[in-house]
Amino acid sequence: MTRTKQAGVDRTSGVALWRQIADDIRIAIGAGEFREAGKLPGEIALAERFGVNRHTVRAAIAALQNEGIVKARPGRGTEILDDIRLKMPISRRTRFSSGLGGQARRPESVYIASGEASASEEVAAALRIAPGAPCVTLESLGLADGIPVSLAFHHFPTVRFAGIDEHFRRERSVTRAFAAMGLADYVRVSTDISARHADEREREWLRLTPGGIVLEALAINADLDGAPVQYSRTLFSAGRVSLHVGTDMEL
Amino acid sequence: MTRTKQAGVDRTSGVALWRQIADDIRIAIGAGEFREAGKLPGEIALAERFGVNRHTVRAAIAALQNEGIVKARPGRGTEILDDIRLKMPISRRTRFSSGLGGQARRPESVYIASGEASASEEVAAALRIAPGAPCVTLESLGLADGIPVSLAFHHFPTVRFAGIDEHFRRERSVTRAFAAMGLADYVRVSTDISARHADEREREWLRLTPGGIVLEALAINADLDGAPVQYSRTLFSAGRVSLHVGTDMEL
DNA sequence: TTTTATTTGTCCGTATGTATT
DNA sequence: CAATACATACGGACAAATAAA
Repeated sequence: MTRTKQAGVDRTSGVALWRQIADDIRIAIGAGEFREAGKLPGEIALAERFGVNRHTVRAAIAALQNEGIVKARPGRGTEILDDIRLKMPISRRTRFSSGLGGQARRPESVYIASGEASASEEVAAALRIAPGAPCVTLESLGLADGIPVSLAFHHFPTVRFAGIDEHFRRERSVTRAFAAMGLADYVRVSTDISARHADEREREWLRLTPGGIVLEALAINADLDGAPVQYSRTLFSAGRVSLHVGTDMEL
Repeated sequence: MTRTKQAGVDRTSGVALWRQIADDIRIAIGAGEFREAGKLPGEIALAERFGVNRHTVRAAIAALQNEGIVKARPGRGTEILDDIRLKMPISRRTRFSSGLGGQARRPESVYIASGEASASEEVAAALRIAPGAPCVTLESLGLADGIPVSLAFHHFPTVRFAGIDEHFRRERSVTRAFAAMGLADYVRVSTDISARHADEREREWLRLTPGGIVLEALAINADLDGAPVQYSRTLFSAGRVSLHVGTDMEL
């Protein structure tokens, strides 16, 4: 029998067949293809669909099981577990904790590290300070129900917010750290969104598998006079978060 | 010599080493790591950095060359080509062509297919019509300078926009198709953004390699009375596009 | 111009992992 | 649990192109 090309599997792409198939099935689940049945087709049916051997499909399903997306049991098939993708609002009043609050989950910010640095060109332009001017850096991990969903790198101008990292450590919230320093309110000025593969460090913190995807959001927050107070680079775990941009931008 | 773990390459992940290294280098380029030199370190230096053989690094560089990110030449090293990531604005007045217009590129929309369908739950909720009600579907490809950057699936309520696909074929623009049907203006109501691996069909149209990433934007447009006129699912090639959300939402 | 060092490109062979039959 | 085919990864050797001495 001659081999015919099937369902988009590619043997010379540097990605193992079982991983390509795992990715495909993950997408199909996300598209709701098996929602009615609540479970995947049998291994033999999947093997035919992708034009591969049943062993290869088993490797793919094992990977999905490892990610917590499906659960296979002998005699019962491969059950699709509930999707738990969070919707993170992006608006003038974007805040991490309140953004996830409505979704009946326990949001939490955890301190990772902080320090002092000279502003790079990028940071300086965003904060409207001179390149090389001092800024406070703060790294934090966002969790929902104990599951990591975001990894954030914040920058604040030192001249105005020296010691804000200590406030964050106590308050576990950027909003409350600002409040403790006398800034009662602030607004989101702009957000730049892109997507890419996570690097190793990001995969570790966000508990992603190799090939895992992050949504990268570059955000500028300003006080009510329009002066930039914060520049952040936040990496969201793409499998667990979507970003929602509403254009009715009031409160 | 015993092998030590290096720079985050994982030999049991189903992703070939050369592809992991290509992803790493792509990220490093994006982070500006080699901006000063304008080129990558030599193959031997990279091989040491990742703890692999020189040939493996060569395979990674070949992949990046194929993507148009770098160009290697004997005796000269591996030059990093200019970044060409487009910035797609998301605002109340989001339109494909004008959004890319400011970036000195030739934007173009190409008709792929169209038809008539019954509204799914998702489409019906977005367009505020009854589930199962008829809607016009339209699929189009967005290009910038001939390079595919987006693949879009549009839905319009048939009751109001029957035949809009024919207008799109002539006008090659949703905005102009709306205008031709008497709708002079419309605004973006909401946009939901997520990221995932592209499936095979998407990879073909957007000319992506396996493992390629798309930004998926679910968008609702409405007329000035607030009645939904269009629901779109647009897949942006994540390597070529970032989405920019400004919160100064007027014009 | 010639020489030399550096860097990429190509070839060989071998071992291991992946996928099928 | 084989036998087979192919992709991946390694190691070494040498050729070709380039830049600098």
